[in-house]
Amino acid sequence: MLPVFGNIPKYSCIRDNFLLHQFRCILISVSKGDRVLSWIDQFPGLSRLPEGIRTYLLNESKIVTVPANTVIFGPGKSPENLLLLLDGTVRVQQTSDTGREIVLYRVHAGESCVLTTACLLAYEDYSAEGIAETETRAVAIPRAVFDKLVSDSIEFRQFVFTAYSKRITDLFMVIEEIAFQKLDIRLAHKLIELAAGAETVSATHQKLAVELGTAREVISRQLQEFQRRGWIEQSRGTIRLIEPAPLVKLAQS
Amino acid sequence: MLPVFGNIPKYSCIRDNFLLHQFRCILISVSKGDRVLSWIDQFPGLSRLPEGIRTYLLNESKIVTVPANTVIFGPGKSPENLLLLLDGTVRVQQTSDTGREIVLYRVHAGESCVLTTACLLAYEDYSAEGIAETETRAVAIPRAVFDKLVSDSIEFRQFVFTAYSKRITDLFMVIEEIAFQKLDIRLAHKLIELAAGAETVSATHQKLAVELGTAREVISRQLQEFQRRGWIEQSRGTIRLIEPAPLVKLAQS
DNA sequence: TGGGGTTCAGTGACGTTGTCACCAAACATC
DNA sequence: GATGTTTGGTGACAACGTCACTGAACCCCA
Repeated sequence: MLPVFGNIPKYSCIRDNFLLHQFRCILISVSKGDRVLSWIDQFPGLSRLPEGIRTYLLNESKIVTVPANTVIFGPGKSPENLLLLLDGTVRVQQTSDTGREIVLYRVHAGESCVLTTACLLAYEDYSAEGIAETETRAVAIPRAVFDKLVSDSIEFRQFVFTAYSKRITDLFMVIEEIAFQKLDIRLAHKLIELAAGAETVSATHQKLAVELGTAREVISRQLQEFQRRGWIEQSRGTIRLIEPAPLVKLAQS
Repeated sequence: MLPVFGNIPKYSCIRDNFLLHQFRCILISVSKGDRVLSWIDQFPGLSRLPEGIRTYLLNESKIVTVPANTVIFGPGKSPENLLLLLDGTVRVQQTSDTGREIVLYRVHAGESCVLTTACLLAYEDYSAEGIAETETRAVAIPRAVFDKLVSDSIEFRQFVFTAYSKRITDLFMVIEEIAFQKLDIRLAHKLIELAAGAETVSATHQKLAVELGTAREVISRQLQEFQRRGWIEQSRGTIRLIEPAPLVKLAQS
């Protein structure tokens, strides 16, 4: 957590039952050469901002923290700020009329919720919603500041459009996967991804179903098949990958 | 077609076997009040550009025409220009490794291929490709001009981000449809859309399958069911909607 | 004008995925 | 330990995807 001096103003918040603490961003006096170190250095795309822009951005943005499971934006809750994540992850997902859900993409630390800027500068409502998966710390850039930065800095424009590019590519991949990939491959892929090198994955079958936009029963059946082959072991809420190799192989095919 | 004076320079082109005719954009001397009429007025989002920006845009952009079935951009063929469509439509679709295809969205006259700007300013390759469905006339805005316009004009920024918003919303809808909607509903919807008020749809079963990201046989079976119910009549390459009402009802459910 | 190639559509069998109704085990709470 | 909730298991069936194959409609050109 960055050091904060003085009183911490509390604002009303994203969802009525959550408190969003907003801190005015404060420069930390750690010099690196002739430059001040700040959160900006956590974003490679922003590191080359000229000094004036850099200062403007630092002065006009705030650092916010939200608790886990906060709905950051969603239908009827269009975001007022562009968020750059410092810690935590945001899950962006969509819910259908019938109640089924699918995860579209995740925003990790060092990335931006840039797709929201589209509706931030335009007026359309998102049908998707963004949820903080863990306690999340982020830089909030107000609409007007974002607009000015896009106007004034070619580096910032590059940053924004590069982020767009990545997200849109992600969406294309999601479409390709749900339309064309077989479920066993997608599930193997997701297990490897969620394990992130570790041996166990903490997730219920229902959660995995939402990740892949399918039904719980389908996940249960497929995991039983993996178990029957001796690749995984299951217990309530967790899956142990005891033979990752064939899973990896399946995920790549 | 806009009047063009002098010689028409021919450039090398988008695909080696197609010629892309590029015309320097020429102001048409039709005054409307104290303002010059031009293609800009076909784009509501651009109509409020200030005079200087307007002139810059007119001078620095070109009007291009491409024949039907031209691949405008695709894997390994990143676009050098932002295209604003004056006539025709561009189909953006994606092909999987296994050869199956799906239509992601269409760009119509009066709209822009704005998602390409993401990779235009960034460096990533699109896995999707854009194909002119009919002979297509468009305004081409070079990368550098696009960047300058985004920098200089808040109206242009609004235009760009609004277009982004629409496209991304489209993508979300595509994801929701493939993941959650039943095929009969999607097919009914697509038939109504392609008919556009007319009685007949000219499309092979294969084309419809690509529209919905499914297999031809599935379309054939479903159309047979519609036919059995007396809603449509089929002949090679065309479908007659003889009872649109129940199709519309199905599409809305 | 009629052969020959190509495109388009129809069919049946089968595997995979989605849906529904229901049950049982594991866990949380008091 | 009784109770309610969450999580996972099961079987039947419907919907969709895949494959191999067939025949009809169309095009072209000698």
